Amino acid sequence: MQTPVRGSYLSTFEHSFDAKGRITVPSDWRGESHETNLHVFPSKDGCLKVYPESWLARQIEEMGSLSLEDPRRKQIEALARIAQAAKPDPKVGRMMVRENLRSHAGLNKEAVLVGSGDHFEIWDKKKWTALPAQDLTLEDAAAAAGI
Amino acid sequence: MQTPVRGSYLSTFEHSFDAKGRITVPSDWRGESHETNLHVFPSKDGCLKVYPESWLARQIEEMGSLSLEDPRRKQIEALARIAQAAKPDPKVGRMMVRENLRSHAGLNKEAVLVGSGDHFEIWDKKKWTALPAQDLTLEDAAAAAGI
DNA sequence: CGCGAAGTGTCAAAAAGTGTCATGAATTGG
DNA sequence: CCAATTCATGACACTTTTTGACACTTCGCG
Repeated sequence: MQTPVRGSYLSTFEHSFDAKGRITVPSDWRGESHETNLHVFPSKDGCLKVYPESWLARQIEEMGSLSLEDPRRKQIEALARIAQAAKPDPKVGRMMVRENLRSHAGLNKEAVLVGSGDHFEIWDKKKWTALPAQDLTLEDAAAAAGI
Repeated sequence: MQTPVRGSYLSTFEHSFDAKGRITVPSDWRGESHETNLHVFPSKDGCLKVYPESWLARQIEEMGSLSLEDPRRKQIEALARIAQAAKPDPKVGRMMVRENLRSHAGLNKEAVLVGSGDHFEIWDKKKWTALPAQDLTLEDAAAAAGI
């Protein structure tokens, strides 16, 4: 049997960071169907990428069987050191993002949360609106998706 | 913040050694989900590597099945020779690192604790920041591993 | 024994992080 | 169109964490 797809991350939201560096995870991405424990990574694109915990956990479990010199182990170690664990608080669903990650992504108060299927992305609003893909029409997007 | 993946060491922290050579283990790496007994090893990379006690125990167990001349056995014997046991004190979570190990890694007051999945590393801050690949991203880390 | 070195335990203050309430905006359902 | 509900967010109280300071213990040595 196959593991069912846990909740997926769809649509796009604009939320804001509070004074302590927390941001509300959209309620669509919380609750029964979604994992509560998340990992935040800096992305090459200048945003943050947020994956459910199970994604990295799988990799780390594998480490036990890898030798100390295995290049694959080195890769997983690299993932571990840049990952930040985060869990939205149960009452209002805010998650905390550390300063070093926020500054990597140039995040100020206004942010955009972008659903990307198995993960979501956090963009600074300015950066996001400056992206060329921003003015994709629904038709263009549909064409790109081949539907 | 709390610790999602059972017993794994994630993210990177800057902490400092006190006058007696103790350093605070990040609270994320203490508590229920993590082992309290640790082993410190000098690494040839010029840092210290800290593993939970069970890791070395597993290695030693492995020795049982190795012949006396097996080079792998020699490696484990070497590990046992250089290991220092350490246990963060329960009140504030500081662990003591012996002078010979601190000087091996060129450790002064300012240190960086680097989560590496099944273990963590302790680097002198100067050395750490001088290393290349400071702004490693998810894509860099994941690429070579084919994730 | 008394001394010093080395290691350990504890306190308290500041900083950092977390929980919760209340408001107002937005959405849903008659 | 109004009432009921849900959601995001500012504000603020509360807790936890890190760290310097210092007292205390242990051990070896003359």
